Amino acid sequence: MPQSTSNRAKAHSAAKKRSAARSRDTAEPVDNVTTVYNELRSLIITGQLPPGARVAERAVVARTGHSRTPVRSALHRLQQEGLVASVGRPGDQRLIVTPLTDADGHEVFLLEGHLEGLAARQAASLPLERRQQLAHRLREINRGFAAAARTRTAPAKLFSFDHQFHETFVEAASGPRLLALHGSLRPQSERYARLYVGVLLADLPNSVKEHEAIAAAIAKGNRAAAQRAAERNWMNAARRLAKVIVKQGERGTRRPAKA
Amino acid sequence: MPQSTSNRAKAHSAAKKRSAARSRDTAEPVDNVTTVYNELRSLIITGQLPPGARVAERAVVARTGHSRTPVRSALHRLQQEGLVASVGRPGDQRLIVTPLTDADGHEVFLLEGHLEGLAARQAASLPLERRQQLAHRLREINRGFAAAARTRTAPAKLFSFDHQFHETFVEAASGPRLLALHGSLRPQSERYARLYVGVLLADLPNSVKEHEAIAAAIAKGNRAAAQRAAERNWMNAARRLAKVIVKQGERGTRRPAKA
DNA sequence: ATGACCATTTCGGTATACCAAAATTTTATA
DNA sequence: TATAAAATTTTGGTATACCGAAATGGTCAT
Repeated sequence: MPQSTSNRAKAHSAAKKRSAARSRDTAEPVDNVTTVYNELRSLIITGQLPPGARVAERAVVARTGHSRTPVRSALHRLQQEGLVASVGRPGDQRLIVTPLTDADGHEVFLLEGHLEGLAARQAASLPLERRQQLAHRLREINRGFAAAARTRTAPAKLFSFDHQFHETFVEAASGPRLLALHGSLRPQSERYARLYVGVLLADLPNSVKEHEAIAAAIAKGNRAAAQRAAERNWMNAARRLAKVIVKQGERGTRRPAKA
Repeated sequence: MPQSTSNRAKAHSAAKKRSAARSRDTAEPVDNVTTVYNELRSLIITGQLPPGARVAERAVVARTGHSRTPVRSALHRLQQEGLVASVGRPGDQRLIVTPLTDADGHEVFLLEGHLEGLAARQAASLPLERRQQLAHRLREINRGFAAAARTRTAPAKLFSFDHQFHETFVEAASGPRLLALHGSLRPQSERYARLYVGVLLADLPNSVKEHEAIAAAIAKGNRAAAQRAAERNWMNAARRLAKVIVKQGERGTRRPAKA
C-alpha cells in the first residue's frame, strides 16, 4: 500500500472493500460503474440531485466510496444520455444536472412518443398469436393501472404501472438498438414526469383510455393506429407537462446549487 | 518526472507532447478523448478496423500514443454508440468492432429513417420562408448529387453529397436531442453504406428522385409527405442493403481477428 | 466600504501503477 | 509425441498521483 509517502493522509481507506468480491452465484455481478451510474441516475430522477446542481467527480467519489475511474465512466454515461450536461468550453467543463426546461421536456416527450410509436407499430405487425397475447398482457396491466387510479394509490405505484405498460410493448417488439435508444430516453421523461405528477393524477382516466387504444390497435394488428395511439399518449402528456412547467417555472436554469 | 523508480523503463516517453498545448486561437481545442474517438470511429467506418476485430485498450494506446484514460473514455463512447461491442460476461469483457449483420443493418436503417422522418416532418412545419430556403438549399445539393452521379464520380464524393443532403434538413429542423440521436446513428449507417457502395452506384437515380420528393414535400409544407419520403428513402436503402449482405455474407460474426 | 490583487482550493484531464482473471505459451511428464 | 501442468503475457478494472486552469476566498490599499 504505497500511500505512506503521501503528505496528507486524507482519511480515505476507511470502509472500502466493495468490488473485488465478484461472486459468481449472485446471478448479477454488477459492474462498479454501473453501480455508481444507477445510484446517480436514481438521485437525479428523484430530484434529490436537483436540476442545475453541480456534480463534481470528487464529490461523487466521496459519497460513493468508489475511486475516480469508475465514477468518471458513470458520469460520461450520464452525460451521453443527457441526464448530466457539461458547461464551459472544452478544456474546462463543469458537470451539472441537466436543467428541466419547457423546450427540452417537449422534445424528450416528442422523441419518446416517436420511438414508442415505432415500437407499437412493430408490435402490431407481430404474428397474430403473439400479438393477441401481448395485447392481453397490456390490458391486464392497464386494468391494474385503472384500478389503482380509482383508489388514490401512491404516485410511485402509478408510475410503476404506467412504466410497465410502456415497457411491455416496447420490449416485445423492438430490436436491440431501438431498445437501447428507448432505454436511454426513458429516465429523462421519467424525470419530467415526476415534476407534473400532480397534473397526471388528475388526468389518469385519459391515460387509461389512451393505453387501451394502444392495446386495441395492437390486438387488431392495425399498424398505423397503434403508432398513432402511442404517439398521441405522449403528445398529450407533453401538453399537460407544458402547462405545469410554465406554471412552476423551469428548473435548474439559474445558478448552480452544490450537490 | 517520477518514473525513475519504475523497474523497467519501457520506452514510452518518446514523442509525447500532444495535449498540454491548448492553443486558444486554433478555434477548435479538441479534447484528447475526442481525438481518439474520431480516429477510431474513422478506422471502423472505413473498415480499416474490420467488423469483429478485437479492439484492445493497450493496442489503441500504443497506436495513438495517448494514455489509457482518454482511450478508455473514447472506447466507452464508441461502445454506447454501438460501433464497438463488449463480449463476455461482466467482469471480463473484451471489446470488438461490432459485426455487420443483416438484422442489425436493417434495424439501423429503419431507425435512421424513422428519425429522419421526424426531422423531415418538422422541417415541413417550419415557417414558410425558412422552409422554402431550406428546400432551395436541398435541391441545390441534390443537383450536385445528380450531376456527380452522371459522371462516375468517386464514391467518397457521392457519399459526401448524400450525407450533406440528409444532414442539412436534419440540422435545420431538429432540437438538440434528436440531433444527438441522429448523430450517433449516422456513423453506423455509414458503415453499412460503404459495404454496398457498388449497389448504391447502380441505384443513384432513385436516390436522387427520393431526395427530390423530400425537398418538394418540405417546400410545400406537407408534413406527412415529408416524413413518408424520408422514411421511404431509407427503407429502399435498407432493401438494397439486404441483398448485398445476403450475397456477401455477414461480416465479423466469425472468430475475431486482431487489430 | 470597495475593489484590485494574490494565495488557496477545487476541478476535470491525464498518466500510470497495481490487480485478478483469462488467454497464451512454455515446459515437463507419460 | 501427446498432453497436462505451470509459467508468462495480455487485458480490462481500479486506485491514485500530478497538472494547469478556474473558482474561491481573503487581504490590503484606496
